[in-house]
Formats: sequence, C-alpha cells, structure tokens
Amino acid sequence: MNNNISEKDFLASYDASKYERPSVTVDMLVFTVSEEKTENYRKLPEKTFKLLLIKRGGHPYIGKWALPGGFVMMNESIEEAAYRELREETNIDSLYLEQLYTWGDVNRDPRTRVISTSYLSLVDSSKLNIQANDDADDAKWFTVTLRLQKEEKNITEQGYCLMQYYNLKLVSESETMIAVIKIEKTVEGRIVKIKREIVDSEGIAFDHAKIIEYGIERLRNKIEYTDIAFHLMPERFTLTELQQVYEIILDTELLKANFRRKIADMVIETNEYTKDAGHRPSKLFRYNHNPC
Amino acid sequence: MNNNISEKDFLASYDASKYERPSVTVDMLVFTVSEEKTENYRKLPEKTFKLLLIKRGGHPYIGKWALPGGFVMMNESIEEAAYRELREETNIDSLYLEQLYTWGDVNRDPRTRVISTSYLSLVDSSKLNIQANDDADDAKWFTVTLRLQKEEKNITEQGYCLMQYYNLKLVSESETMIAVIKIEKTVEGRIVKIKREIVDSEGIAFDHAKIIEYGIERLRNKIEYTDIAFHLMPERFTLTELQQVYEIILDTELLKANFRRKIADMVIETNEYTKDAGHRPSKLFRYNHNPC
DNA sequence: ATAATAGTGTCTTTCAGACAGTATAGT
DNA sequence: ACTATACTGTCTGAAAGACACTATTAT
Repeated sequence: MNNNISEKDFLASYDASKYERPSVTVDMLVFTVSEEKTENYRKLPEKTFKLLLIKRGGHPYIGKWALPGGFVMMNESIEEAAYRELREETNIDSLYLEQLYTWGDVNRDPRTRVISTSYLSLVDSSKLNIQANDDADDAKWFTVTLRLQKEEKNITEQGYCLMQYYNLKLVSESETMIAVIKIEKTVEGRIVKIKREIVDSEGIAFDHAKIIEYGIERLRNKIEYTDIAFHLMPERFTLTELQQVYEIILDTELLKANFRRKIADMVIETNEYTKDAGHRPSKLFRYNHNPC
Repeated sequence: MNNNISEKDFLASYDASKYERPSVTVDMLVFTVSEEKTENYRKLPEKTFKLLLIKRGGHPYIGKWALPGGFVMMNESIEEAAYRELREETNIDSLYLEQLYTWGDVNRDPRTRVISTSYLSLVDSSKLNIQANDDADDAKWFTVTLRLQKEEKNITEQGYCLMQYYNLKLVSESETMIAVIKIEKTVEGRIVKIKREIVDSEGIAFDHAKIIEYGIERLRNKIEYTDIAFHLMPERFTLTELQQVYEIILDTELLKANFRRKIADMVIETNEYTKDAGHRPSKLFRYNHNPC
C-alpha cells in the first residue's frame, strides 16, 4: 500500500503511464431547422430538420460521413473540447450544448481504443445562412428523418423482449444514406437491459448512426417537457413556425389550438407582423426566458 | 494526409501513443432503501435512503469516503467495467444500471487527468442483508438526504441567473458528512449554461459530492415518470412500502389515495397479506413488468 | 376499546385532445 | 371572390390534488 508516505510524495512519484489508456473524443450532434422554398406564393415554406456531417478525408472510413468531433486535449475539459470542436467546424459559438452519452465499446474505432462523449447542440436557423457560406468544403447539412419501421414484442413468464427497428435517413442534394438501428429492450424479472445495435449503416462512419438515433430520441423527449426547441428558433418567429419545428422533430401533426395553449407561457407577443404572405399576416413572438 | 495508402496499411502503421491520453474510470452510485427498527409495536418501520461508499485506503484522499469505482481496462467496455466494479465491491450482480454523466474537468483527480463516467444503480432492500454480511471492511452504507437550502434569482434584461445551494448529508452510525453543492444556471438570450460546483465537501473524496447530487436529482426525476422505483423493492411488497420509497426519494409526503391511483398499472395484487402487524394486515403486491 | 394502519369513494380543478368557427391579407 | 393561413371558443374526457370515510388486526 501507499499509506506510509505523504500525499505529496505519493503524487510526486505517481506514474500515470503504468496502465494503458484509451483515447477520448467528443462527437457533436449539431441540429438545425431550415426552410425549403415553395412554388405557390400562398403556401408557407416547409421546414426541414438538419444535421451537420463532415466527410472524412482520411482513414479510417475515408469518404464516409461522420459527426464533427475530435480528440480531447489534456489541458481542456471535455465540455471545452466540445465547444472548441464546434467553433472549429462551424464558426458558431453561442448555442445550446448538452452532454448526451458516452460510448465506450471496445472496438468502436479500428485505430485504437476510443471512448467518445457525444454532445447535442442546437443552432437557430437564422445563423444557418452564415454557416452555408462557410468554406468548409466537406461539411454538409443533411435532412434527417428517423422513423420506427418495425416492432416486435415477445412476452415470456419473467418479462418480455421488445425489439424496435428504426430507419434513419440522411439526405443532401447529392446523396442519400439510410441506416437501420435495432433497439433491444429485455425485461426479465427485475433485470432491464437495453442494447442499441447498428443493423445497417451505409455511408456513415464508425457507430455514428447509433449516436444520431440516440440524439434524436433525446431531443424528441426533451422537446415535450422543456424549452429546448427555442434554441432552434430565430429571435422573432410566428407561432406557426414554432409549431412546424415541433412537428418535424416529433414527426407528427399537431392541432393548432392545443399547441398554442401548450406553449403559451413560453412566448411573449410583439407588435410586429409578417407581411407579403399571400394570406392573413401573422403576429411575431419571442421566447419568454423568464416564465412565472 | 493519409489518403494515399490503403486503410489496412494505415491501421497497421497507426501509432496510438502519438498523443497523451487521459485515464478513464467508472464511478458507481449504488442506492438502496432499508428499514429502521421501531420501538412501538404498532408503528411501521421507517425507510431510509442509502448510498454505498468506500473508505479510501490509499492516496489521494486517504481516509475519505468515495464512490466505488475504478479504471476501465482496455479489453472491456465502460459498461462492462461498471458491472465488474459493482461485482467486486458489492457481490451483487443483477440490478439496475444506467449511465449518468461523464465528468471531464481537467483537475478532478490530483494524480493525473482522469475522465470518469458515472453510473446509477439501484439495489433492492432484500439483497441488502447479504451485503451487510460482506467482509469488505471499508464499504459502508450511508443514509442520504439532499435538500435545497437556498435559492437566489437575479433577473437581467437578457435573462436571469439562478443559484441553488443544495445540502447533501451522508450519515452512518459513526460519522456524518455534509457537503454543499452550488448549481448556477445562467440564461442570457438564448445561451443557457449550467455549472455545478462544490462549495464544501468535508470527508468526501474527489468531486464525488457533485456526482452524488447529480445522481439523486436524476433519480428524483425518473421516479416520476418511469418504473425505476421497483428496482428498490423486494419481490413482494405492500403499497404503503412502495409509497414510503417514493416519499424518501422525493423527500415529500404523498396522499395515499392519489398515490395508489398513480401506480395502479404498475403493480399486480397477490393473495398474500402481511401479518403480526399490530393493525390491519396489508395486501402484498408485485411489480407488473408488462403493462398494457 | 384503542391505536395504527389498510383501503375506497368522490368532489374539484386542471389539462389534453378534438373540432368548429371566425378573421384577414394578397392576388 | 378565392385561397391559404391566422386565430379563438368550447366540448369532452382523463388525470391530478384534496379530503373524508370505512375496515381490520394485535394488544
């Protein structure tokens, strides 16, 4: 034991290289919502849900698309690393950042043992244009859809086994990628195990399809009971725009009157209105960050 | 760049030791609920909420109490490491395990850069007795209480700053430790930052007071909308016992009729009753892991 | 009988879901 | 006038909160 020396001596003689250590990285899930143009002058533009991916320029997974991210340096916290990567990859620095999950399977990365902490971040669409002008040639926004494709439940005496297959679709102007993620929830007596597994992930590097699926699930959950969606909104917005954001993230249609009741306390109306809309103008609102 | 060689050659020549790497550990929050004896033959025993801590036998923080845990080996996933540590420290292997958060501040550990992933685990009280017999001399269950002590909100034009001071109290037969954790939530425009900081943590090693506070908060949240509390219950239990568990975790009193309505779908009644209670016997229930 | 707990009924308020209705700019 | 959207009112049923009442055992 080391009880017989002082803490100071112990620390001075401590050899950190005694054990082999894994590399630690951060992976960023950067989501935004943008608008698609419409032909019909009356119709509102549709919203799309987007994720930022980077084309890998080197091995491994060369040419595949990956989440932006990188190694955590010794002199920065993992959260600082997350902010740094975000700045480096997107030039956007003021936004929402939340730690998601730490992925620690042994063979996630063919190079060496890599443990990765993923972060969820949300960018508002008004800043997206700045991003589009950016010269990072191999960074691209992909339209994301995640949909439950198949569900299978086997009931046993002691519990059950639920298997869900999710389809993740990532689309840019030039390419479409589809991944299938299998989520297996086993309940046996009081033992609960959830296993997330990539069944198929064409074009997506590493285990990133799994991370993306997890992030979207978290976002869908959190949007229901927190203010998180406002990080995707510009300073001023209409309630219909806000509703559209909820709808594309949740992948459902919502009833207008009910939606407005639900979010009423989170917004403050302004005196401004939209114009030139081809229909009745809409009042603009802003986020109420100080609800009573 | 490495684009001109094959992936195979790249991987063969990859030198993982190029960069300095942090150590990675897991820290386990093992909670249980146990009963305190009563003098009055009529009265029900009170429940207490307990956390397992280990007395540090070596530097650093020698003699202080820490969360059970240890280094992640190169050939195991972090989840496997969590299960292994749990087995090593407690001899209990079938229980609930959930990843909590990864703590990555630069100077969390005086030895070297250590990144730690914390796991929340719940043990049912019937297995607790086995544990008490265990010879791990320096492992001890502490009664936990976490209570908001002070709250301060400063409202600015752009948002607000909320500061909360939580009192964390850990009590065993022989000692009492108190820590104060400050949570600072800053909202400025659309920028939200949450900072968790240890103000005072006498007797608790590392930043573990912070981790404990975070874990209890998560548990309090999850108990409201999931089945998680049943992992703290034995096979058969009365509804009053279940209610007591909710009450000590949430640190509030609940109304019996309403509580029973709320958890009705999660339990199945049996034909058994408690006896020798000094009052009306109570029906025993079991967990319904298969609700419709 | 009594103390302590077990267990149920019901009133009220709140909130979610569904739907129907009215209002208004731009062409 | 017409189209597409903006915005509001209200009915219903479910769920949350509060409280009061009855039932049953060991001593």
